[in-house]
Amino acid sequence: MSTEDGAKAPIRRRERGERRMAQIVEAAAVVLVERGYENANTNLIAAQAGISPGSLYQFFRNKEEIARAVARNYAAIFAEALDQAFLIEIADLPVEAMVDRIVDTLIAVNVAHPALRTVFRGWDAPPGLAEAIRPLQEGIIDRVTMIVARRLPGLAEAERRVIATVTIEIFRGLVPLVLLSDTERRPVFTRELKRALTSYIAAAETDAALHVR
Amino acid sequence: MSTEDGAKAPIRRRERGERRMAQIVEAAAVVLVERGYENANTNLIAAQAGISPGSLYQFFRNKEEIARAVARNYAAIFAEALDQAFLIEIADLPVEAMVDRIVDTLIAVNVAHPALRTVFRGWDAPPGLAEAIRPLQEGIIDRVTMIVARRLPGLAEAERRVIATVTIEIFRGLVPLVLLSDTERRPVFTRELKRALTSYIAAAETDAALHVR
DNA sequence: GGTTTATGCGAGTCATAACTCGCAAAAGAG
DNA sequence: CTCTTTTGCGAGTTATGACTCGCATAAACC
Repeated sequence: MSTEDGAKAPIRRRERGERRMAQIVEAAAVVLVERGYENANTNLIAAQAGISPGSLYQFFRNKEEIARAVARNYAAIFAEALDQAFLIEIADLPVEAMVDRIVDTLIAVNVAHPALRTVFRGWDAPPGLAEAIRPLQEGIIDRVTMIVARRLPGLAEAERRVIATVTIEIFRGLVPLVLLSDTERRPVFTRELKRALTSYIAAAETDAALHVR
Repeated sequence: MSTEDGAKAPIRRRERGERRMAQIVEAAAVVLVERGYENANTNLIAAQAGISPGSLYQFFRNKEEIARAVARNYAAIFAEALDQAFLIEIADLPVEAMVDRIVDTLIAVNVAHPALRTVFRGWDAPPGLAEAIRPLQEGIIDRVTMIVARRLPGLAEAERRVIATVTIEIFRGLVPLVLLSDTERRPVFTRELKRALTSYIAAAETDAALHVR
């Protein structure tokens, strides 16, 4: 809401400006990712974008708003990847195949956009920013919960969410291992990531089947 | 080494001083954990310790050295917990019992010292500090690798380390879930944490048994 | 007691970095 | 070709916060 339009002057002509904003966001992402929010300074961002420090403030009210734009940008990229990974019919595949497809898709985005990880993890949060990410995370939990629901109809909703949450956290915990490893180790860790997810889900499913009987 | 004795003036009388240093470290931990390194200021640390800003520098050369002392302090606490959790004979227990004991011990320390998590995870690293933690992490990998070796003698060393690393990362990924949940959900997440570890280790073991034949 | 050394203070210094301001150039709109 | 509005600049302002300095007190050692 506060980011879409200024208070007094609605700023009309936006054609070149939009491009500049994109250019700034891109530059800011580079600087923010490699230095973190607190250690990144606006002069550096301006330099990276090839413009003057003053020009930054033509488009963004302050440093935090720049960071928010970066986060929003990557949130969009990631959301698209999620749409691709979580098609509904995927829940009907056997566990191995399902895990395979989802993991491959999500790893691919992270490889294509290395900044993704840093933006959503190791970032010292400009106070209101962590909460701007929250809805995205909730969305992921919802999707996974729906898949769990489809596979284990007998389970209580609360239990489903627990299983979904744990699955996601296993993934998030192991992703850095995959991304930070060199090209020869990467397939090994990817395989182990899949094994971890598969075995956990399988265990949860057999356990649930036993209890419901 | 550099922290034990100053360069020129070896500072003799240490009785009251040692207590002050401990007091400062304790105060610094509080401030650093709740604000992060960059957002914590030395005046606040001094205030929290109930002393003057100038007095900080009687004992520590700069802000980073204070942070290092905090990290060293918690590293010691954690190392002790590791000694307790990883007794050698634990490798001979069945998987469930082993996971049970290790997880319970480690969760207990983290509950007793909530700052532990923050110090080792969500912390914007004063540049040289991340590497000061590294040896501790290597130590953990070594211990787990040894257990894996005991349980799966037929496996190559490289494979063992991979399995150990993944196991640890699963743990680290799920610990926040346990620690940040309220008292009623905590046992649920603890159970799931154990399930995740148990199923992964079991899967790795059966898989290894098949391949080695 | 007298001397020395660690401890304690807090106002002041200094560097850093977010942000402003006045002014110039360029891009529509008429 | 004017007039308006957006874009662009970069030196200057200002707040913040790490760290110093000169000076007081308290504890050891003689």
